[in-house]
Amino acid sequence: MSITKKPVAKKPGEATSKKTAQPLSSVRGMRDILPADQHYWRKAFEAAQNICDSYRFDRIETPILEETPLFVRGVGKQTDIVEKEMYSFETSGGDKVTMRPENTAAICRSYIQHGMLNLPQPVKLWYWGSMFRHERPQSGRYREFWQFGCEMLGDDDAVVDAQLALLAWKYMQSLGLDTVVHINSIGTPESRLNYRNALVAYFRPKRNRMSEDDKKRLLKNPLRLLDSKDPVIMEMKMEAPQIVDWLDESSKNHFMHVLEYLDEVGVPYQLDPFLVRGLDYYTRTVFELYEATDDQNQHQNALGGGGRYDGLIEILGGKETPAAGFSIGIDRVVSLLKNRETTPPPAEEIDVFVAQLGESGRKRALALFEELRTSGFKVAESFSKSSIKTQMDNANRMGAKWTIIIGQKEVLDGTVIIRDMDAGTQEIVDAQKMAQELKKKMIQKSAESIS
RNA sequence: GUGGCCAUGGUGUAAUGGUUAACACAGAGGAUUGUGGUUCCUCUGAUACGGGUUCGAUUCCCGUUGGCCACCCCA
Repeated sequence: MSITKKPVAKKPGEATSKKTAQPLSSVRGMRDILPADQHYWRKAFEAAQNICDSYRFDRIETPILEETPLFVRGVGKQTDIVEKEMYSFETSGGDKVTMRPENTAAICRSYIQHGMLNLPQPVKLWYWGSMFRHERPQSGRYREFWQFGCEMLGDDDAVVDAQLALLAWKYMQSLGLDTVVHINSIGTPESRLNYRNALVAYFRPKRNRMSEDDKKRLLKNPLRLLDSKDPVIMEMKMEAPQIVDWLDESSKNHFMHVLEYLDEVGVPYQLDPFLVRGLDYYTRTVFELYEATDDQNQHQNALGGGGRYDGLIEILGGKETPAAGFSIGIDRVVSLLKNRETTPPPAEEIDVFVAQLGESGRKRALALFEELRTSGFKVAESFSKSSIKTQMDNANRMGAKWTIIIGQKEVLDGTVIIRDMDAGTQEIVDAQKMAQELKKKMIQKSAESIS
């Protein structure tokens, strides 16, 4: 809603600049999703909705704000997310809250809070929403970013893990994106602890060749050494112990089953013995989705990831409940969709444009527009313009097939002009018969275009 | 948090240590005040911010902010 000011000629010597307010821009790392991009976002959303409907997942929405301890306990105190990336603050009422950096912990909270353990298990939920992490923005990384995700709570069967990976992969397929699932198992917290010790034992003697950063990681979170891109570490890694060899029997079995199920449904996967994820809650299966490409450099940005988190619900104060899930980075998906499509999306088709002349014409036009809209036409207008030229120009640019013209004369006669925009011909019809006449013309036109 | 590159209208690009910062697209208006596509005309609109060097800075230097990219980490 804006009031257009008539341009006023400036007189010489007149003060030209009142101080204009500093223009504001969006907060760092957060961006507008503009109309021009909505096409892709809608595609991504509808694909998610469709696939979740067909796999019988129910949508859930949780608040953006949660109590800070939810993430501290859920995601893990030692993780980078909690240590330095959360948007946390205290409300005027003294509550410590955080803008969700991810959604799994919140969904578990909701599961507990609403007694979903009384529903048939597993409970299958999906979500779509934005998450917040205070990181330095870069390619494919924003401080507000959108995730689509699925969670299956209340079942520990390997088939659940496989179904989730399948669903995530199918989602990408449905958008025309070829992906590969990188998968690994990190076992139980105990087996992970043993593995961790083995890793430390392996890397410690080589410490003097490591960067400061990596030395720190060796102390704090040795598993993270595994996805270091430092060539020195990459080389050391070749000989490093692999977690598969430290898994307990039951985790090993579980993992084997997951892989068998994936084979069965033809999901392309790649075993990645060094895949560990950055959130503390994962147990057993972990996986990430990458674009299937030969380009090695592509591997910095996962399109999505997930896994099993059997301990999380209990950590959050619920009964011991196994669960698994994944999330997909929609910003990254959309960026792939965009740069894959070479031709811009077609503009929405317009059937009829309503043009008006004079005040009485404009009044009638408003009503005609409503009539056409409610009888199912795709209608457009530029009621705020009074020049017929400008209106015709707009009608043309919007690609309207017909234009209804209503001026003073037509109002008096009870008629409207229907102009065929392709042919440039027009005829006067009874205003009562406008809709019906247009329908006829539409049918004619579509018949012509078929033959 | 660290590093590299960068910053001119809404967008994409020019130019310059010295009058009024140019062009294209987009936007607004117009070329017989009742008719679109082509064409033509007019208008709107920019040197990110703050210091410094200089007679003079949009141009050179420093700082800040922001952007892009990489690291870290993740989606």
